[in-house]
Amino acid sequence: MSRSGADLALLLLGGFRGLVDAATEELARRGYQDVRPVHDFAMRAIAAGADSASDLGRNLSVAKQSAAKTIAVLVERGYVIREPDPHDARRKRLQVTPLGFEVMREGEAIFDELRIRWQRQLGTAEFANFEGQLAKLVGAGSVRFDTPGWMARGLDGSA
Amino acid sequence: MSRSGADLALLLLGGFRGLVDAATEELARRGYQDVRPVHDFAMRAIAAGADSASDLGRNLSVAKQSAAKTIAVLVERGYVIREPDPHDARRKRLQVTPLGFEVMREGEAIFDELRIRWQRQLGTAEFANFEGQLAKLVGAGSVRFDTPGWMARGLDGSA
DNA sequence: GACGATAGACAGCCTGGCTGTCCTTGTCCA
DNA sequence: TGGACAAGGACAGCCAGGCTGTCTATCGTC
Repeated sequence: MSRSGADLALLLLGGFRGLVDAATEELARRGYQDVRPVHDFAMRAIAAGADSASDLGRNLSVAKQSAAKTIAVLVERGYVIREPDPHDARRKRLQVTPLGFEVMREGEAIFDELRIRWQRQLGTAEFANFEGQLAKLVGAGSVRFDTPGWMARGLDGSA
Repeated sequence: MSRSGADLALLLLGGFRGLVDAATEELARRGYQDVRPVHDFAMRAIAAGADSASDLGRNLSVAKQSAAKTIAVLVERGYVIREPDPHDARRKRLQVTPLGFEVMREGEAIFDELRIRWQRQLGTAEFANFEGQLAKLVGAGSVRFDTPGWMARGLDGSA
């Protein structure tokens, strides 16, 4: 097989984009037109415990200022609320609102459907194998979220 | 396995980023510090025949104006030259310079090394299988290059 | 009590997308 | 042959998301 390393990278990108593009479209069709994948991922991280801007930044591997921008959008749209932390006056605790959870559930469902579609394409056993290998190769490490950024500028330390 | 569809997407993104980040770093170490993956991909497309801004845009699935910006950078850095097309006065023909090819060769080599590293991790046969499945799932379709953009805004028609 | 670390916010900047508009040049058909 | 329409390229203007640097308030620790 004369496939090159660059092709491999493109396939991975293509796969990601395919999934995410489809999910975004479907989410819009279901009425959540102002939600972008990055918002979904951020809410997920917040719900999982990254309840401050700095935390979120670390979690998503972006600068805290970038995280703060995303948070501002989420707050503005009612997906997240920001309230003072009773134990630390410096912090503003983040919480996903019911509406936010609604979007997350919807997004999760869509992604799962897409995954099942892939599963059917390969067959269950093959797919499980594929997914396991992918996980093995990529590792459970954190994933950065930007891209034009990183693509154009390279990666710098964050936060 | 309780892996979710969103995880799958993140694994793909993680894989892509892992490869590309490593490649960019290595390229910088070898002295090409102003080259970004997007430039490499663009040159590849140009060398493969996308010899005008509009072509390149279609090929990379970005608007021709975006392609034009990238081209401007490549020209400025001496990786690509732009000359009038003798057969069509509207077009400016693009050509990769020797320096550009040098970078491409270097990038290709790095990507290949990374691919071989993955190959070792899974074993040759397993890896071939993995790659084949990935290709099958993603399809040979074109891959868009942007990301923060598309991640934040979704995708619109291009060119 | 003082110093260093951390959270958050402001300002400013960059890159890379996109759109719209305009002009030039080709093409194709009446 | 002329006119309509398509296509290439370039300009201007806008947006999102990242980053850095700087500042203040607050915590924690010595």
